[in-house]
Amino acid sequence: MANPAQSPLSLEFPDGSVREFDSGITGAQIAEGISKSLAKKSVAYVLNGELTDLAEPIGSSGKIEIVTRTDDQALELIRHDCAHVLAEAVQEIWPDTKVTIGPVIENGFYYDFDRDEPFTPEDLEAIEKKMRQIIARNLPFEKRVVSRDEARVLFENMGENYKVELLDAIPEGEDVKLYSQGEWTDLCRGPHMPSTGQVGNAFKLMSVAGAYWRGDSDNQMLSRIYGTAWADEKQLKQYLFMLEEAQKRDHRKLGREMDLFHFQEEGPGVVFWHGKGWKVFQSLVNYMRRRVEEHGYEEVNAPQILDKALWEQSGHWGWYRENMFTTVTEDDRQFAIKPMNCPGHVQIFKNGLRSYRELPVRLAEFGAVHRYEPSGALHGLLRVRGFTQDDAHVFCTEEQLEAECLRINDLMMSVYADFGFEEVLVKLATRPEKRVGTDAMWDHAEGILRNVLEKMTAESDGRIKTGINEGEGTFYGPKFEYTLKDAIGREWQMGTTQVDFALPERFSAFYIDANSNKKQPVMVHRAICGSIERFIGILIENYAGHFPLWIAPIQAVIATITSEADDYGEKVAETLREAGLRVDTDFRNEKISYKVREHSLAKVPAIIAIGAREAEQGTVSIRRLGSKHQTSMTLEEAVTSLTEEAIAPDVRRKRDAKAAA
RNA sequence: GCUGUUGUAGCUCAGGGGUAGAGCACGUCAUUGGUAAUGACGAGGUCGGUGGUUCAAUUCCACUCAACAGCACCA
Repeated sequence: MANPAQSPLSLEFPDGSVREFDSGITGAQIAEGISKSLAKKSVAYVLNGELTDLAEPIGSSGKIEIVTRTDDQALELIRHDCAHVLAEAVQEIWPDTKVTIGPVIENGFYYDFDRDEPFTPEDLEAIEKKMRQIIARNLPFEKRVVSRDEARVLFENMGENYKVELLDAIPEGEDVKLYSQGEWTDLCRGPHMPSTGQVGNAFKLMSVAGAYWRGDSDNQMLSRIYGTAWADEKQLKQYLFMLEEAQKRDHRKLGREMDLFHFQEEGPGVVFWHGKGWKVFQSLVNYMRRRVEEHGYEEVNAPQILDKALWEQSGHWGWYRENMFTTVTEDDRQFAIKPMNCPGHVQIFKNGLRSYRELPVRLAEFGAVHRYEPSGALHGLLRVRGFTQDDAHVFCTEEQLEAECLRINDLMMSVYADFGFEEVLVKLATRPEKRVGTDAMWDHAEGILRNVLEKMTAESDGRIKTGINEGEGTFYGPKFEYTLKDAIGREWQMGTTQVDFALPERFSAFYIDANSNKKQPVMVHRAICGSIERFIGILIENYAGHFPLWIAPIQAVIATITSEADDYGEKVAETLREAGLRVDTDFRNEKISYKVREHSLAKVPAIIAIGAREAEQGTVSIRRLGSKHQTSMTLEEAVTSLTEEAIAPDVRRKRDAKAAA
């Protein structure tokens, strides 16, 4: 870039046309050359996939695209520029505040400041006002490439010690770039739009929060301001509306309204399941129990409390002691309440001699585990201290490993589909810093998973997208993390598959191979729901409380219109119960509209209203949740359609397969 | 765990140095009403906990517990 070569540039445009330009020409000049209107709208260009300042000379030949403010790619620039404007606004109001970093994040941006006083909501309003002023000034973003020393002197003089630290972290050989908007200058990698005016007004400061400098809890805590920014008002409104929708789905709120569960002070992070919530829980466990059985697992149950020695042997004591609930008995023996099921399952595997003929051994458990999670991490059902894992451990030979991983993947994808999650992101999490085992072992295990990931993606018909989570594996092995998208586009991490060569070794687990030699099995840890509690929380949010019939705690309420219909109402309820449906009756002396309202708010899937007319004709009037209308049918028809709908998806699948055969 | 905010009836919230108030929910009575709130009356709270200041604390202060948002953590 520093060398304005004389050779002409050959640039290919999105429409496929190729044109020659003199070197040294900038993106802005190219846009100008195409049309005045394009020049006006353009905010940056993309050269060979790299987003670049409009004012930057084109560095090489290749594919070029002029980015206008309304392009998706410009959103990142709007947000990044908005972060700069935010920082300038804050320093204009409070000049003593030090700036640190302000990156773009999903839906917006944030900026971390060092300031003695925390920001208040009123401060946010003042800052936002100032930001709109700065945007109205519409001053150009000007880039300067400077020497390290020059930048260092500049920031030291400004007292911006965080910027000096960031400067020192820029790798040798990389340009040090400064961006200024008027008087205000920041160390920044860029790119930016031509001027602050292009940020527009479709932004909003959302919240203030503490955040550690460089994300390290050993460092000082800074004040972070979060904002959201969009290309136009409409998008902003849409986003704010989505947030409101998400709030309405909050499982903590719905859990209370639907009378599913509660929490109270004496038990931080442990759930009080009410009758209805426990019904959902049981439906889910029963479903998983059937699925696991059909996939060749054996359900077991390992003790809640085990001697510390076992946890030392597994390595958990070393890594996670602070997060374990422990107890010391009268005779000074130390025990731990299990935070995991794996050591228990290894003991079951090890009990007695195992032959290679038995492998793979697949042990499943709905294991209640307890972890002393940091108080700040607790969040409704999504992060608790006592929960039930749909856990399983597969002990197999190395030759069987790949097939077992693929088999697990099949089960996972099928389970997720049964709950309506079609799109799945599978990330491979690789070796973390805190780990056991040799590098060779890790190379081996990661290699196998990479291979498996490729295969299952290929076989998924596009349902599986993949990614890598560097350094996020467990201490005993790499893992897959299954992430699902819910009904309103939020992502949740759910299942995981972990390959483990370390624990079998630590516990000296072995089997007898075909040559009568002792051999160490490989162990695969896997959970599909992850935690039943968490899974239910996610289901509540995903369905917004509108559970499908097969999992709804109360499937129908029989509500009589007048007391004359009570006898018939009782008969209807009996009939439906005999057909296996979970039915409540509401014969209270209340108006039907009152009953409809109440059961609708409680998210009962079907309200069956019964009056004199129905009693006389032997019919029922069904109003489905979410509908404003009702359908009249005979009692027999109602039984048939409701029981059919209430069949769990796996049971229906089996029945249909049988019928087809 | 860290930063910040919050804690008043079952729920949503108002109030404020002189021991509390609304709506909904709850109970009783009347009402038998055809698909999202029938009416009247009534009951319900040592204002998260502990300690301090004060003649007096739910209100002010300190500590503590819990929740919320974010960060850090998540075997």
